[in-house]
Amino acid sequence: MPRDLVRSAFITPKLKKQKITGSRSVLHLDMDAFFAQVEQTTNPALRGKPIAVVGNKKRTVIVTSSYEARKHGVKTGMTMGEGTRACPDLIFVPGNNRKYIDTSVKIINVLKNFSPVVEVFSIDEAFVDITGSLRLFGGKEAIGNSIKKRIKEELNLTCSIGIAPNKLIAKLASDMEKPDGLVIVNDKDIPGLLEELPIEEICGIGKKTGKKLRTLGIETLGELGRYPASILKKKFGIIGERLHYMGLGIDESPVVPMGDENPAKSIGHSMTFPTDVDDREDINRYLLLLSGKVGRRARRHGCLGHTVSLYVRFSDFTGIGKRHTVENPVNLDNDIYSVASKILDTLEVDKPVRLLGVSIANLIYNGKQFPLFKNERRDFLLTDAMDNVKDIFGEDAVTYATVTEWPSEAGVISPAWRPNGPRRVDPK
DNA sequence: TCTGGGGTCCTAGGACCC
DNA sequence: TCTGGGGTCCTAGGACCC
Repeated sequence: MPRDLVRSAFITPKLKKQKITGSRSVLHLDMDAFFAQVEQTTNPALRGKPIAVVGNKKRTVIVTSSYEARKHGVKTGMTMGEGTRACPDLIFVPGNNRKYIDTSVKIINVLKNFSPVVEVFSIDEAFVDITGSLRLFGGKEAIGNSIKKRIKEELNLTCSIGIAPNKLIAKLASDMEKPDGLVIVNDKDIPGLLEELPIEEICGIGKKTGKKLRTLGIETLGELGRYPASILKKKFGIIGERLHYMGLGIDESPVVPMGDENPAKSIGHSMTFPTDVDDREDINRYLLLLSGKVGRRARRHGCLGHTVSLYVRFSDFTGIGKRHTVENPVNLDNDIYSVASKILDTLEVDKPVRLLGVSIANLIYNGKQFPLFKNERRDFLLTDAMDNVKDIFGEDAVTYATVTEWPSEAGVISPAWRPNGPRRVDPK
């Protein structure tokens, strides 16, 4: 479960109790300014220039920028205006999702040549357990260099690689000599490495936690490791224990190979509208479409959700989320929509709406089950027919009559995208 | 040319049950 | 007939990651 890594798969106390079979070698690969680099590789006119990859919509944000742009202070998350102010020569390039996905798959295939244990962390990051491959390929450095060489030769892209005894340190290491870096950290180097490193450098400590730790007088990971674990536990709960291990550079979480990931726990879709919407009919149309996006993906994964969530963001950027759990789990567009719509009815919408998000959670994986009751079959069969048309002719081939417009879907792919998605559980 | 989108996990309080 | 206590489910919201 790659996303898990964010908080809990790093340093899982439970796993610590499992038998530990000797020292591991974990490799972390991180593509350098991935989307931007792909654009520069495929369009020579962009090479050496400050560029920023953005969505192809009115309301968008910088998803990635080239190193030339970063030098001027361009950062992920900036608006186009902010980007231009930071770097007047900044070139905006609309993202090309197909290209990034294809490239990502090729990168993963390169990695699979070196070990079967490849965990895809995001569209441009992966972990590889190379413990069993060291002898075959001549050691850590040789493997790191071979992977870099192949990605350069086959895709003309550079990446940064970290190799360490665990995922936590491997990820840290890959970030140390970006771009085009290769950093190997051995067990004995870990304490020295962490001693002076600011706490926010480690994956799992963000702005808020970093600030909280600083109020305790903890600035570096070395200090975090020495700080009494009992106090951390008191202040941070379960996370406190993990923080302690982070400070020590301990992480027993395994590299989870593709196909072994846990099934998804929630499926959602949200969108910011080209302009704020205040007409309830319009809102309902978007709600149906979002419900359809969610339902389609849920059906593909063979799951249904007991809980439907709705998130509304208003024009002033305030927002409210509400969830509702139903007795019979849903994955049909209309069923999701009707729950979401009922939730919306309970909300006070007194400002124009900027974004709507629909998601389902509390998933059960049942595969496709034909409804028992006649009145449920119509919707089931209709949805199934629409799915089949979409399978053949594409996602936009068929939609509902009430839906008159749908903003062009040219947003940049989420960097958290993964090629295999949640594991499909076969119906019994 | 004001602020994208997709996730996971954790917490805290309330409802409800035994 | 001055309010025990454990367990589970649900909801809202926060933090973090890419």
